[in-house]
Amino acid sequence: MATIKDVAKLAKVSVGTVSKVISQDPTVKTVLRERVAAAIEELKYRPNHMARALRMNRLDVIGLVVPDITNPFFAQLAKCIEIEAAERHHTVTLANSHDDEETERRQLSTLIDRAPRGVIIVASSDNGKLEYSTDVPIVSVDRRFQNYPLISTNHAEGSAQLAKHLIDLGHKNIAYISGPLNTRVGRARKIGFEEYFARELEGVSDVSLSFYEGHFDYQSGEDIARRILSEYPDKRPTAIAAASDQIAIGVMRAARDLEIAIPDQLSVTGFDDINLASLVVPRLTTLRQPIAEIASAAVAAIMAESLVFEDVELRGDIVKRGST
Amino acid sequence: MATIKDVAKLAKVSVGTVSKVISQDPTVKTVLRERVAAAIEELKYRPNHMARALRMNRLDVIGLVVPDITNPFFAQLAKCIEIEAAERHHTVTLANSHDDEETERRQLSTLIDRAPRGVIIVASSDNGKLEYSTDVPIVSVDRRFQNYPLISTNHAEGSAQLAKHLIDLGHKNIAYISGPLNTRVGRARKIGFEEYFARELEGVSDVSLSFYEGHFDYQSGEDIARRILSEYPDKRPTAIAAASDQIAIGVMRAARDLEIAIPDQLSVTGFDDINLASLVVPRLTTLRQPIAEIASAAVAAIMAESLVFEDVELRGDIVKRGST
DNA sequence: CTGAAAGCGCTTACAG
DNA sequence: CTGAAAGCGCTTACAG
Repeated sequence: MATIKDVAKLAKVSVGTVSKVISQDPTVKTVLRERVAAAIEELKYRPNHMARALRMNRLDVIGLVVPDITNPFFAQLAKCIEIEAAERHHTVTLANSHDDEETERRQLSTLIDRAPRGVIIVASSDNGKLEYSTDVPIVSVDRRFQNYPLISTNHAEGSAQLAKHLIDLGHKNIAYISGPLNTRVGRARKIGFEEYFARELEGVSDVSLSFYEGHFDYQSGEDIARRILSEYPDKRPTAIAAASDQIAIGVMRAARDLEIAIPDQLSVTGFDDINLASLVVPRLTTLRQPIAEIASAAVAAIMAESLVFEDVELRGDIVKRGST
Repeated sequence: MATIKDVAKLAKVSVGTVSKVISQDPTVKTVLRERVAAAIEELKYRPNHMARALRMNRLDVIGLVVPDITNPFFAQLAKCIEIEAAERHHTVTLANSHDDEETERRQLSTLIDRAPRGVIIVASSDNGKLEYSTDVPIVSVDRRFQNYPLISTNHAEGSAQLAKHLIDLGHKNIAYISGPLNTRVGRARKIGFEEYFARELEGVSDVSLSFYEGHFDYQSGEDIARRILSEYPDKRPTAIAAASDQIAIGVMRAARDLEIAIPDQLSVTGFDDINLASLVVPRLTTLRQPIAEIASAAVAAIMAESLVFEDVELRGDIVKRGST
């Protein structure tokens, strides 16, 4: 493998000059620049990233830690981040925290030890902690890590869009299955839904609302829906809003088992717009999280040299499909 | 950040000695070892990976390139590889080729430039090429890249298991929807299926078999199944074996639209056992690819210093569920 | 068994 | 505008 020295020798310049033409330093005269470029070409020279990283104390890598890459939402996020990173000639290192605080802490340390340009993290819980201070920029996405800046969808506003949709459809008896209420996301989505009614209907209305707490997975959607739908057959809700697509898909399974037709007898909404949402029958009405924008904002935040960013909330859009 | 020099000074030894205790060199006397350990602890010293990488010309990173991390099979694979890598104190760098040869080539070069310990690649097509030679170990997984060693499921044998299952169930009229036959995987799965019949039934039987070529996605499963199921209503197949779960799920959608009951009027099988396979109604009978084993073998192959591995084929297991 | 020193391949003040 | 040189933080022959 050719080194910068070989290039310098061939181009009859110093290594400093070669380094400068590589980093596009404009003070290099055109003659030299061209000689160097030719030498690089001839030797098929490729800079050594480790040497540069050692010198600059910064690798062109973005660390990404997610609870579980197998979750379609995070996979989509990882893909978008990788694309953004590649545009800036950065590479992404992936770590899964498996929703475990201890693992998350370890993964984060491991990544930071590698002196990445920055790390993007989707927290696995609300009380993760980094064990030591660092100057590598950290931004949280979707779920806040510690007190690092957060880039996320405006969950409350998204829920409100869904609530409005259900009201516009004329539903009077609506159940909401939330995510875990000890998570910020779980709370934000629920509150947005709840407050829409408080605000728009000012309490004086014939709409009845009931709330159930679950986890963000298929199983709890199925279990809770089965309970809701079979308990009071006479005054069963005509719409169930779920705090995630996975919950919503669980709800749809329960409805199918109980032979309740969607959307005729029951409307269902989700949240996220994972791929599966449009593969299920009927296709799921949901709130699309602006993943590409989130990824883009996260990478930009890390690349900006400023270490102080504000939180950013991005607006999601409702996608109306067959389930409502 | 403390460096090895600080540790050496505090422990009153040379940096060489510190380096040796870190790398567990047994020639260091216990007294010194303990003094060094104490100093490391006190200073909260963490080795600089870049410096080490520069010196050793090898970073403790495994590169992974997949066509699309959003594909549940690859996400699962990435997760398993990450776990295996972490056990060996390695980190994984993810790249998506987006099923594009040019992007794949670029991603691979980028990864290799970073001097990883090795790279694991799921080829996006059968004719990818690496533009220059390298001494970083490369192993292909699932779909072979160039002529690098391949670790994969024994597709043909897996297909045979599925074929046997269908025969055991008494099906006499079976359709097989293959993946693209210009891919090795597509061919291997189809041939395994086909040959099971040739071998077991020796041609003398009343089983009729028909083949259709598709892509490994939902859409082609749905389209082809619709054609198969509506063309000859009188002698329509009683079983459709699909070359992937995604195809199979497309088939199930088509069947539902045509009001053909699964499994009563039609049995369906897939291949892969992605998460979705057990979330669909009815749950899909399929062949589970041994992903964890594949990941483990791939990482082991890279870590083994030997640059010559053989291909390895791992056996998958049939998972019988409600769709048959 | 331990230490002094060279060197991995870069970048960046500094001098000219 | 260009070059010579120091130094980033390690590892590893080599001498003792």
